[in-house]
Amino acid sequence: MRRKVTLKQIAKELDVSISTVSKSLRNSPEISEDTRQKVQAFAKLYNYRPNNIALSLKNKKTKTIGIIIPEIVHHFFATVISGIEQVANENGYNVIVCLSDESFDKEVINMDMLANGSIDGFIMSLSKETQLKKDFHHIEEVINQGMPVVMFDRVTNEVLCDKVIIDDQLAAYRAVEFFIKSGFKKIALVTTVDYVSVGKLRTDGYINALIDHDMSVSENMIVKIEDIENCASKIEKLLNDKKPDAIFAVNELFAVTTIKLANKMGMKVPDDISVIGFTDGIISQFSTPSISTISQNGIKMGGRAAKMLIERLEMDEENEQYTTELIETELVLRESTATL
Amino acid sequence: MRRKVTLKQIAKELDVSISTVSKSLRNSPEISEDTRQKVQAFAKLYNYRPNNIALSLKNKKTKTIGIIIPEIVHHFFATVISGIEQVANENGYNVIVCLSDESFDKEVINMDMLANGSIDGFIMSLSKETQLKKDFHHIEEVINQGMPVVMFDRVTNEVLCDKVIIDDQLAAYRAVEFFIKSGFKKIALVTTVDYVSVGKLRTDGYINALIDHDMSVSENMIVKIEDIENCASKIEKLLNDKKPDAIFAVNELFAVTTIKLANKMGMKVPDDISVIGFTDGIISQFSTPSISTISQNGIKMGGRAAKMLIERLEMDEENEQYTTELIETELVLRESTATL
DNA sequence: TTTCAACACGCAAACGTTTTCGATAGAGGT
DNA sequence: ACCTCTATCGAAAACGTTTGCGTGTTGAAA
Repeated sequence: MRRKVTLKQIAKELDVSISTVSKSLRNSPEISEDTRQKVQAFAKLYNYRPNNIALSLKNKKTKTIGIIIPEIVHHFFATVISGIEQVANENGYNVIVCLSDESFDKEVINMDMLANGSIDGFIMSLSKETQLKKDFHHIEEVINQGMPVVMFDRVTNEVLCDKVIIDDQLAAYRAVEFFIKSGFKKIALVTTVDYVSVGKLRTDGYINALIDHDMSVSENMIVKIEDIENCASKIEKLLNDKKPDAIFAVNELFAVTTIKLANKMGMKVPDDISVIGFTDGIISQFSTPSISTISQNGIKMGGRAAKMLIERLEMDEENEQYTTELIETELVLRESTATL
Repeated sequence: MRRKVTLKQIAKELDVSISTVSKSLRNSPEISEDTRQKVQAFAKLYNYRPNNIALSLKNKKTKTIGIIIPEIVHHFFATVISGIEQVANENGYNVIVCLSDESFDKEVINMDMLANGSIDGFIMSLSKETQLKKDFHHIEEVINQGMPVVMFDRVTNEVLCDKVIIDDQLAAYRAVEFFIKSGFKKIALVTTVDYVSVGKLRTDGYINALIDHDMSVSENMIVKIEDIENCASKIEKLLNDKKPDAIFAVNELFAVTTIKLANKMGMKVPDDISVIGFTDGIISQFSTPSISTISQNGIKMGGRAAKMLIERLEMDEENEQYTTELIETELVLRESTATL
């Protein structure tokens, strides 16, 4: 087993100083052609590679981005990571991923772990618990220490930093407006509890669309789901009692669950009831019927977040000007929506 | 902005030496109660945390695991990462994720990037291109440098290291056996091209099950798919020409695609044709009908891989004894299989 | 022969830790 | 007064780099 070779070992072997070796490898004109050749040949032979940790310590830069997200077994978050990774790689950065599991404590612990020099900056999406507690001290702490943070999707106004989001409210508005213009009259909403920021925004979009088109908003047409595991009764009640002709669901899990329940109750999608979901994931594409949905491009979102972070990292002057970028969404029509 | 405080700064501020500060914080009995208190109070006030990079350099350990997988927007790989992350975290390790995008070159580049001190060991699954080229020099290189590697799922016999896999062949055998015992006579296979190791193994399982039960194996009942984008014609031909009553697909994408095509051709699943897939992902759970499948527990797989790697890392003696762990699979029956 | 520039290279600091090995001083004993 | 021991602390090395600056050698010009 041949352990990794260091400058010191090369220096000893060639009977020159460490600095001579280093300069030779970096093609410094200070070193004679002869020695340079010799050192480079030797280094190549022994497959010398500078130690990254030593470089990080010296340069005070790790060329590593920390990602903190609630979960990874989730199509949207996976695409975001993919987008981040791609841009990061193009710029010579690595990504280190931590999962909060929707837990505030784990989010704090993970940020603490990474904030001690392991990374140059964060890209993160808030856990549900953090959004519920509205406690952002851990985030402000790292920002105060001069470590840039970019938040995406689940963000908060209470901390100043770069953000990249979609216009959740507008996207929901457009979906509901599509229903209205298609002639649907009884449009229901399946959404999350209000403390989930994106859920709230999408709910607002639903409500505004109805109001703007002079349609009544009824609490009975809105189902707020806390726990996906046992939400069936609530949705069944909605379908039974209110007989909606269209349903807007704020994520694809809610959408597919609603469709399955409707099927079970003998309603046909889209013949009896139309459905639009949110997030263009695997489920929407492959379920039967395939689900019309608002597509939020996770790859693009991750890419933008990475770009913003890297630009801030490689900027020389500190810039207190934070921006929030909007990623366009698109209404993708599939089989779950009928045209009346 | 308050930058991170170092031992040196604390030492200067308190007018003691760096070593005194370090020892105080680690509660060394060498230091008087007085000074210890003073230093600890100061450190707490300024929220001192040891710099991870410096520790890594000194200890020659980064407490970081490198993961290299073909893609992340993929339910199975995402669950594996999740499993790794969990075990890693419990043991104080971080994970840094690189994607090969099924490309040999990217796999090599990524391993090179991480092998220079950034991580303590690898957990990886081979890219398709690597499996095709059968070139594993990059992997053997890092192993030779004393960096442990654990391979999962897509492995190769050509490199000696710890591995964690499922018994692909046996699992496929069991699925096909289930079809046979249920009374199906015309059992078809939708699989990958042979160079994908797991695809080949599952194909073997299919063939062996048929042979062992005295059923004929026909090339015409086997469709090998190279590119998922344009595989429709091949599958349609199979359905049309051979009229199978049962289909075993080696992944869930093939399974759902087959079901969709069957539906389009007027066949009902499971009434006219039964389907079993592989990998218990989102698609299998949420498509209509839900798909019977062989469940391979990614969380458990990732967890085991992480456990193997960490144990090897924290072992003092070097051990040349490599093991291959098998993760149990399970046949999950859902709506896509009929009982005759 | 003296002087001086150019060339080629080494020294040492710095990044932030931990840890080994002294060093100093005071207390206590003879 | 001298020795020893203990308590408390500091100096320095080490991890692997990079880089500014100092230094020695050489050859040529004066």
